[in-house]
Amino acid sequence: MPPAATAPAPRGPTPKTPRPTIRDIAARAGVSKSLVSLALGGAPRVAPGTRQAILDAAEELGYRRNAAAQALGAHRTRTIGVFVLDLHNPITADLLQAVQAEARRRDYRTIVVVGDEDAAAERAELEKLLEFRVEGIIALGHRLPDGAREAFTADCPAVVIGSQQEGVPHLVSMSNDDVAGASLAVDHLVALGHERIAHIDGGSSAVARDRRRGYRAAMRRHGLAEHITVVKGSFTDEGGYRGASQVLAGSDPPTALFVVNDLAALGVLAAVADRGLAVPGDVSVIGYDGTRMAGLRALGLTTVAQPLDELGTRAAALLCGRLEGEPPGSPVTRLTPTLVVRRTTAPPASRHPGGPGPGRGRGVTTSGGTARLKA
Amino acid sequence: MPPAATAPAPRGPTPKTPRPTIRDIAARAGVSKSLVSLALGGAPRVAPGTRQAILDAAEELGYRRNAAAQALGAHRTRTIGVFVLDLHNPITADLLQAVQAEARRRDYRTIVVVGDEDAAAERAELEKLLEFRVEGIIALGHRLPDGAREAFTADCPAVVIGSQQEGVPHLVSMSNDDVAGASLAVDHLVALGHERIAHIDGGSSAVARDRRRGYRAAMRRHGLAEHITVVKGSFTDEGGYRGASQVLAGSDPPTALFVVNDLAALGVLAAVADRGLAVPGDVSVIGYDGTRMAGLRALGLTTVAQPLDELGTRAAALLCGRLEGEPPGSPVTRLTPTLVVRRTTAPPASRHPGGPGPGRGRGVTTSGGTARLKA
DNA sequence: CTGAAAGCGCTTACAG
DNA sequence: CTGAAAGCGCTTACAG
Repeated sequence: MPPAATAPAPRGPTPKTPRPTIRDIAARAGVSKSLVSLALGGAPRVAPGTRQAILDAAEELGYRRNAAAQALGAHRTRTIGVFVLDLHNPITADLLQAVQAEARRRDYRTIVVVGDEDAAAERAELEKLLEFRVEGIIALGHRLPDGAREAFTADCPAVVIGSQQEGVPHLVSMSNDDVAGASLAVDHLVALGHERIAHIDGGSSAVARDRRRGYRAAMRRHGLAEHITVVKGSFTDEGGYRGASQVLAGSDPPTALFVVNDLAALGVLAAVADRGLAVPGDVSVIGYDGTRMAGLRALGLTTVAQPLDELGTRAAALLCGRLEGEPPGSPVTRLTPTLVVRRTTAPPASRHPGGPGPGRGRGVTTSGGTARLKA
Repeated sequence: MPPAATAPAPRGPTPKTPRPTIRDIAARAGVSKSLVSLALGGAPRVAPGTRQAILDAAEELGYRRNAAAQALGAHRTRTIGVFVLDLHNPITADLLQAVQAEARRRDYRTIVVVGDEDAAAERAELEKLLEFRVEGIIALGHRLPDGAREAFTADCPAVVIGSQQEGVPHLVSMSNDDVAGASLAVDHLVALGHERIAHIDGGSSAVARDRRRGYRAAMRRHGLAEHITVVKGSFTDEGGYRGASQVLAGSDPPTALFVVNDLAALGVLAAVADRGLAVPGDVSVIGYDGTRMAGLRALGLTTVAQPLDELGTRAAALLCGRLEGEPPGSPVTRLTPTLVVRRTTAPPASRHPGGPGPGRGRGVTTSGGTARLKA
């Protein structure tokens, strides 16, 4: 019976009406609690008629399973926890969506928890996941020091998406190949005719380090070692703005900028505009991540795209597989990024007037509106 | 004792080592389970020495409370569920951060769950929250029909942030005043000298409806009823692009566009550029929401800012208050939005050459770089 | 200040 | 195919 809508509003945390339990269902269906549990759980050997009666009774009572009781009784939760480090980073939404979809497909629940600037809060959130006894954790970034990482993964398997992590037991990583991605960016710029290509970097994280390395290696490979210029930046709009302002103010400024991520690239775009320069006429700009934002028509940012959907899906698949007892497999998986050429890259202004057009090498995708080159 | 790191990797969902329970702590500290529970829960009348011994034992054992058992024993979870409808909408991150911070301050846990395009998935996620027996729900948007909404809120109090909801018991809403916000936008444009101001709308949602109403009312108030033009759009980049393309292609196109949200405004910016027009030289554009994205230096979008932080904080405060037994109070709270003037609005090109500068009326904030007007 | 006991709502062998 | 019983890890009156 549904609670009377006209009952005086109750106060405090106690539920209005005691919720029905399997005991109530059992009484109504005239069977034992055990059978109710079996039927609700979809166990095979319950007589069809009995099962239906139980299901009907549950329906009529408005029964809703109590996850806590279930977890306690079954000794497992079938839920995986997702830790999100930076909700403002546009890649988070795509990753999370993919993770959730795959987990659902495999019949695991997910609960997400978000960190913020505060490192202590991050640990508290992770701790919360463990108190809920999630069976595994997927981290969309994190900033735990090595020691703490081990403490957590000792209790439940985890996969971190984004950066590679090696040597931590029960921790696997799922990332794109940042070195190769950086190379894609440099190759594209070089194919367009650029030589003075600078990199606005992201600081000390593993991801930033790999993109920086990839940039350096690619420059050397193209015989452009003398033009290697790494400018301090960050993964934010502000960082990109500052980095670009600085490098563009120097003598003999670069004709192209490879930026550590899309968000920072936005800041770079602004810095370029603020100096009265045109993109891509005077300076080409290329970001990293392949966020939706980069593809927004007002931006048209050329970028190195991570296979976000695949990263999320595979991370979840990997974790669920582990939980089902599949063998661990390789601790690190690295997917291949692709280049998405849009409107912020073009041949440098004052050279190769009849030079090579937009480079479209292997793995190159063009999207996001016509590639109108202002030059 | 920590598990030996060299033990053969266990398989399957069963935890490596049985986690310590309060019973283990009791044994180690030489007291009863009850006392352990009391001490861990911070109960006042436990002898200081005993308490310390218990805490030490817990520490040494690497004890971690089991949320499920706690919930079952205490008949409450002290957790509130947050439902997120659209992770891609930039306002979500700000709102979520504020909600979480306030909940933590009041000693409530939060768990978040995200919906996606699929309406069935949305219900499943909400259902999941209820299975976890969250004590309250905060919804960052939703698309449940009225009936379903009641079914959920009958079980636990909820506050939806964003749109106003009236007449649903136990459901309160926390929103910004969209009508007033739309008016702010129109007033600003009118103060700049615009008359042909069109609105790119957001469709059939309550939020879109209120912003549309506010626009119409403000236009009438300024004696510009004849110029009222509402163009079909949506809350996305694409919607804005299409709407703007359409209205700009007409004869006697508007000199200013008030767009339903920041994301759609980006599309509008692109559409304007694609027609070879300049912003704000030929067309002024103003968005809504006050997202970080709008403030990104590469964009500099003028926008009506919702007090996102306050919305999130107050929603959480309201809900927690309810849970602590505070009286319900008003079912709808509407906060006042403010205007943030940046670089996409300016006086119309061909009139008032020496007209009024950027209007800075009441409640106007200027931010995000110098307000360089291209005109 | 402390302990024994009951109970929360489920699941899962174990017997029929 | 079905039921009685034990147990999961906590909390909370209720007695000392």
